[in-house]
Amino acid sequence: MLIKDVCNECKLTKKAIEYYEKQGLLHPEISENGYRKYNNKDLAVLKEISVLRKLGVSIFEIKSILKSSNKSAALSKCKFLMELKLQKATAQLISIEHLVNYYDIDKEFEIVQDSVDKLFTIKEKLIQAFPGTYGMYLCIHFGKFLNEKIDSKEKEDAYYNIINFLDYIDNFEISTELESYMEKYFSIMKKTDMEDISSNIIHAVDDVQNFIEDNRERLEEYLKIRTSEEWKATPVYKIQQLLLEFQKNSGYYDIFIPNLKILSPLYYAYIRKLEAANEILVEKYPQTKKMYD
Amino acid sequence: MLIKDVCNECKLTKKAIEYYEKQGLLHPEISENGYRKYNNKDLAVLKEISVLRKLGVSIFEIKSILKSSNKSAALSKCKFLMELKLQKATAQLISIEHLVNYYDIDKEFEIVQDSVDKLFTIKEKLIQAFPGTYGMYLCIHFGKFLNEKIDSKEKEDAYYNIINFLDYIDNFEISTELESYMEKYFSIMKKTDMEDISSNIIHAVDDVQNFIEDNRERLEEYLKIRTSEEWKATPVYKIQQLLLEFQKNSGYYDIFIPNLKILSPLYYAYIRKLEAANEILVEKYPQTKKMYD
DNA sequence: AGGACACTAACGGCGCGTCAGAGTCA
DNA sequence: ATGACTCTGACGCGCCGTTAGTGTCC
Repeated sequence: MLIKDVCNECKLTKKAIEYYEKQGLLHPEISENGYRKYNNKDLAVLKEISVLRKLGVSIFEIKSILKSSNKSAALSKCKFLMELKLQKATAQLISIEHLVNYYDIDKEFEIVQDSVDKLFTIKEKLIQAFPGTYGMYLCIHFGKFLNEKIDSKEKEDAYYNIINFLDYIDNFEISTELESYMEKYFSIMKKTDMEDISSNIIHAVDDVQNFIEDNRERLEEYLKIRTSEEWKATPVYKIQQLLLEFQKNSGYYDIFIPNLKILSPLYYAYIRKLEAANEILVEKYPQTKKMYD
Repeated sequence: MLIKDVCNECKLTKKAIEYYEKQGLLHPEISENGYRKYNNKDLAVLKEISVLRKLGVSIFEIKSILKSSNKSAALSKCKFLMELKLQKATAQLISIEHLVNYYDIDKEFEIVQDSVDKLFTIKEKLIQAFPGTYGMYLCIHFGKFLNEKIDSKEKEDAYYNIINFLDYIDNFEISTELESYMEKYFSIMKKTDMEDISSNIIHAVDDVQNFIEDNRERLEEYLKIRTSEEWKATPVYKIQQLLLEFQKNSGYYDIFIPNLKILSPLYYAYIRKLEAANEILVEKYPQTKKMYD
């Protein structure tokens, strides 16, 4: 099939198709006269690109989706990004409404700093900075701690420390090993799965006693697996190790976490609970102690 | 004040400020050594730009807001654009959710064409094509007629005719007279005002008999004004004349309206009602006949 | 032979970010 | 003299649109 027909089929322009080819998204056969011949596979790819572009997915993301073995999960990250964008746009619209009702720039200036700018950049950079969908997980897990107002000098400093840290991380060398493990085992998780995990953790931390009692059987089963020797052969263990290493090397524990504690009192409270919860757990199940060594 | 301090004050980068100057948004004094000196007025302008940019307002729109005598009304147009963008983003997100749940490109391809692409481009182009806030008014007035599904070949043709017409209009020479009148008298209307006017018209058309009876006094008052000789000296009359001329010359009545009738059965029904309503009105108040001559 | 196709290549546009190189001030 | 600051200017990015010029098929 020649390009004109492809344009009609896929609702794309010539220029767009040329561009996608230049970006390496497809490689149509080129005849002797220089004309491109698109086969069914090319058509399917172009149709996929066409849909995804119209849904606002970037070429970069489309690349990873096309390569991915689990397209739904790969798209899930885009969905999350879109939701963020939507939230931001909603916040912007609210401010515009303020101004339409009463055009007071100085007043809105203060609001915009906090509600539009600061609240979103951390999340955006989190997603950017961490490999694969891990940034998204952090975003979900730390979500509510990142919505607090920055109402003191210390918090502002903490904010900028985190921003700088994330910019730094973004250029950080990730071991290709971690990256490939991520792609292989982490990318099959959708956003909803992550939310479940996160809320389970928070729920467990919130009330360890009850959690232990309610889930005694499953917990003991889980601990048996986690402390077994076979566990160390699983890819999940491997990922955990690699992630731990990455976080230690990157300054996650030295910069990100301490500053998040300052930025968010809510997070500080959560961490204290987490530590207390951990103590109780270790007391009941001493074997958990060396789990994180 | 030198640039560094201005950056801190207004939360802008040097490059951004340079860019705004190059775009002609401000003209700071330049000292002998070539350094720029920003005064309070420059600061205020930059702060305004800073806020508006963070709210997603484009430089182009900011230009017109800065010049405008009624900033709230000027912003109202941006608000409308943002709402459109938000609606589009919402529609996109819904489609992404479909795909995350079940990745079927062919199925989504059809949906995307209608719900994301076609539904919004007409409105976007309407706003673009017509001068000032008039496009926005048309958008509001024709709003619900532009949300219908394109489910036949004829409608699709009508759709493309309208799109082409709007692209053509966009490059159409507008008399500077109309433009300046628009800026002066139409720009003070906010979106909510337009909505009121539009819904009043639709309501009146929907049930002329009752409308005439309910508003007899106001109507007769209005008709007295509209048919008086003094009326022809008012700027509103002038605008109406210029707009009418513009619409006649541009093909509004020859292309846009007929195709809209095809595209939207709802609009067709509305027009028939409008004609009937007009007949009744003319019957009761013969003087209205020459009102639109 | 004419018109509808195809190709390549260069430049534009938004809103700046990112160097590079050179001058200025305290 | 040093460092913090200023200037100008060129290039880059994402995603193509827009000419412009040339070649190919029917």
